[in-house]
Amino acid sequence: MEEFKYHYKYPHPAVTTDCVIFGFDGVSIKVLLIQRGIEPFKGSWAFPGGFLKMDETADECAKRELEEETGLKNIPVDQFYTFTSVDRDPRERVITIAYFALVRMGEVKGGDDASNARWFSYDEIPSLAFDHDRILRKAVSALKIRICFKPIGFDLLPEIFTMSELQNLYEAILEIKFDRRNFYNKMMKLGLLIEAEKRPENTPSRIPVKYRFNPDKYTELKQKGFRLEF
Amino acid sequence: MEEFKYHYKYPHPAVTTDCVIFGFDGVSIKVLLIQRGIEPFKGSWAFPGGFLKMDETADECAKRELEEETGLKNIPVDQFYTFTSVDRDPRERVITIAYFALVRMGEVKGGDDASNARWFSYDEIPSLAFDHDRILRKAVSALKIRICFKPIGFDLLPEIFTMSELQNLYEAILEIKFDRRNFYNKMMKLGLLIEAEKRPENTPSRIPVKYRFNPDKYTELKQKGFRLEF
DNA sequence: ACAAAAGTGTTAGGCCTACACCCATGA
DNA sequence: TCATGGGTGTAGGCCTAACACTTTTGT
Repeated sequence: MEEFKYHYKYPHPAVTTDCVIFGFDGVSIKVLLIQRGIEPFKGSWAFPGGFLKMDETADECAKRELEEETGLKNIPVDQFYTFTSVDRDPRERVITIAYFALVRMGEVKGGDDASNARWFSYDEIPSLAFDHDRILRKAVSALKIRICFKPIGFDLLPEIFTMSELQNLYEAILEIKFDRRNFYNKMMKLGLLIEAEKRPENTPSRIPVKYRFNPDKYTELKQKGFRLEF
Repeated sequence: MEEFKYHYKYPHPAVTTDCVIFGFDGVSIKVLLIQRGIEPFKGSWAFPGGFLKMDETADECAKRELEEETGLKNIPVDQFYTFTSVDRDPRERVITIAYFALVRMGEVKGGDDASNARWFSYDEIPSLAFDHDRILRKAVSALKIRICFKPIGFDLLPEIFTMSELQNLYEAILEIKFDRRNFYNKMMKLGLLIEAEKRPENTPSRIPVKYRFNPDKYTELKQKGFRLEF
């Protein structure tokens, strides 16, 4: 009994954070999962996450767990929902504060603690531990809402990208198709994109224009928000 | 020590829910606060809320506390954020899952347990207990987002209302002014409103037209969502 | 008389959508 | 040579925003 050294007058649930990490490979959206090494659900895939410490906020916890389990540092995380079903963990009552994060896939080094981390696209995702299927569904819809209010390309795309890649990103997230020309016009109107390289005089038209984000404008719009209609 | 009969291997925070209740009196948005009868912050105003029980979800907890402290039954509640600052409660580590709810002010009977519940408009709100100021600010911004995606009048207005009241509601929530004629056109285009009463032949133009919501359309739009640009 | 509330319609500009052709390349 | 990817512009419709006058009533 010595082991159970934290005592309370009323029962307390355990509290965890979990973080749904989205990436983009130029074609489709990916989610980073960790294969669990311990019970419960040993061997199942799950989101990185873990127990809240008494001296850290949930944001700090989410970032710490993210780094510990995937090696990703300094990634901004967005809280989107807290899951509280009574039986979501077989060990004891656990509620989890769920976050999502957007990362450039290149930034995940395969080498870390996270030899057991892997990117999955939506249609490959296995059955997940706990209620993580439900968490994923809610994360996906939070991401859809988010994309309509704030630019997200900078967080998911490489520094230099083509208009097609940007369009693929939006199409992958929102699961709808756009007219190529209209998408181009809409994006250019935002004033967010800069042509990344002078194209040589006789660049063949087959080679796409490369863009980068205007960082000032990007930051401004990210703070102020905008409204994209789709 | 017998009193502290819940034992855990690792420390657990306490978990509460709090509920920001919005109302509307035809002119401005109001928030329902409870005057605390016990320490800490005894005498201060705060949102209704309380500790999560081990056999209930956070949604159930929020509704239960809402009923216990204000008498409001069967009010849908919307989770919008979980607050986890380390020192937000002086007693012990407490995290709170925050909700908001929309109610018709008439439905709050003054008589209940809640003789110490009172409506405040934004500019009357006193300094609140805990970090409830911060919770309020976030609730207000969650409400602003919500109003752009789902109709909310039905939850806040009496059954029968005038176009001015509806406009006042939107203006109060979004804190901006609309052109009366444009607002009218926009609302009528949604197909959500029904004229509530046949106006007699010679109704003087000074008496406003009364509307009610088309409940089918209202439910449809609430589920499907829409996009209102302001 | 005057202020305040309510009813009502038009116009111009901007945004969205739909849509087609040309060029270059790789198969 | 054919399919594919990429660059580019326009016309119509819809929505938005700006805007004024009349009626009635309460003070």
